[in-house]
Amino acid sequence: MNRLPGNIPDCTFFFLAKAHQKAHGLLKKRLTPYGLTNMQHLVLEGIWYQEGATAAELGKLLILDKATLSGIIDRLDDGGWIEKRPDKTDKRVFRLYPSGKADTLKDELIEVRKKGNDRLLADFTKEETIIFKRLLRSLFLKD
Amino acid sequence: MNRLPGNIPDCTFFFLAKAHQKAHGLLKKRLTPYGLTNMQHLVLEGIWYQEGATAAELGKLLILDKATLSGIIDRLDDGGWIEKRPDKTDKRVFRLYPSGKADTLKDELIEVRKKGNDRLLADFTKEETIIFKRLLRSLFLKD
DNA sequence: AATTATTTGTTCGTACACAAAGGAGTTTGA
DNA sequence: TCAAACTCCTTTGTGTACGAACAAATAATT
Repeated sequence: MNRLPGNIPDCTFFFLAKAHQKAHGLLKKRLTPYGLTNMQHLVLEGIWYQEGATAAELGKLLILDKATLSGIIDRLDDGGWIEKRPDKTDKRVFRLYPSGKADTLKDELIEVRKKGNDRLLADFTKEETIIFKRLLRSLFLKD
Repeated sequence: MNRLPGNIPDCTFFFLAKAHQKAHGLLKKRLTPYGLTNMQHLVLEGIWYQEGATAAELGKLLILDKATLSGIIDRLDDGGWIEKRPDKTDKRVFRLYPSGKADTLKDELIEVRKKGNDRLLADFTKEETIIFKRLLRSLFLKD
């Protein structure tokens, strides 16, 4: 019988997908109790970071497709995490604000992500962590 | 105005998600002409690697949920890339084989992935590439 | 042999991801 | 000023992901 992942060809697409899968699962476990998905949490942090942002601005900030964002924002709204307020001047646009419920949990939710990060990288040395982040950044920021 | 991704907090979940997003897009562009998705290509390579594998075996090899795999295998079958043959002894199981069409394109399709890999890592030095892969592996193989 | 437990693959429900197309609103430019 | 061009957001369609529940088949226990 084959030792399983050891046999996988040396493919960065695969490694990246699986590392992401693992990280996603780790954070998911910690966010489920709050009734938030990973993406919802990310967008919520984006809104905390830029209160009153439009969907288009968030899309640029978080590198998210607007079609994807549309649904996430809907569900954040349905869950009572955010408020959509129409823009004063531009009728196409609404601006996004965290709800009271969101602000109450803000510090806790951000802490969950930070602790998750630490756990994810727990087996890396400081140097490895720094290199890893640098390489990931340069990958997705390219072009 | 904010410089966009520069403002993102130092979050490995985010970096990993975006690096994966980028890599996925890069490979997707190269596979679309063949009518294959990234996942379909991955599973097809898994089948080449282990002809006659069952869905459960592929799931272990590729670290894929069986529910996810079910749909991918269906579409590979619909597209004429693979054959599902019933197992001789176990009536629950079918075994997966590449089709003639798949074998005809095998070398070319594997080459597409390899070239994609090279392109993805084109800006990394040899040392960076090695470290990067090692860190990704140790991340998803943990536990 | 009969009961129980496990395994295999499917289906369902929810949530991304993104291409493509569409509707409404705003800006531009002749 | 008025139509073309552009922007913002939504909708639709396809394809992952994965937990949960299931039916069918097989294995393990008693």
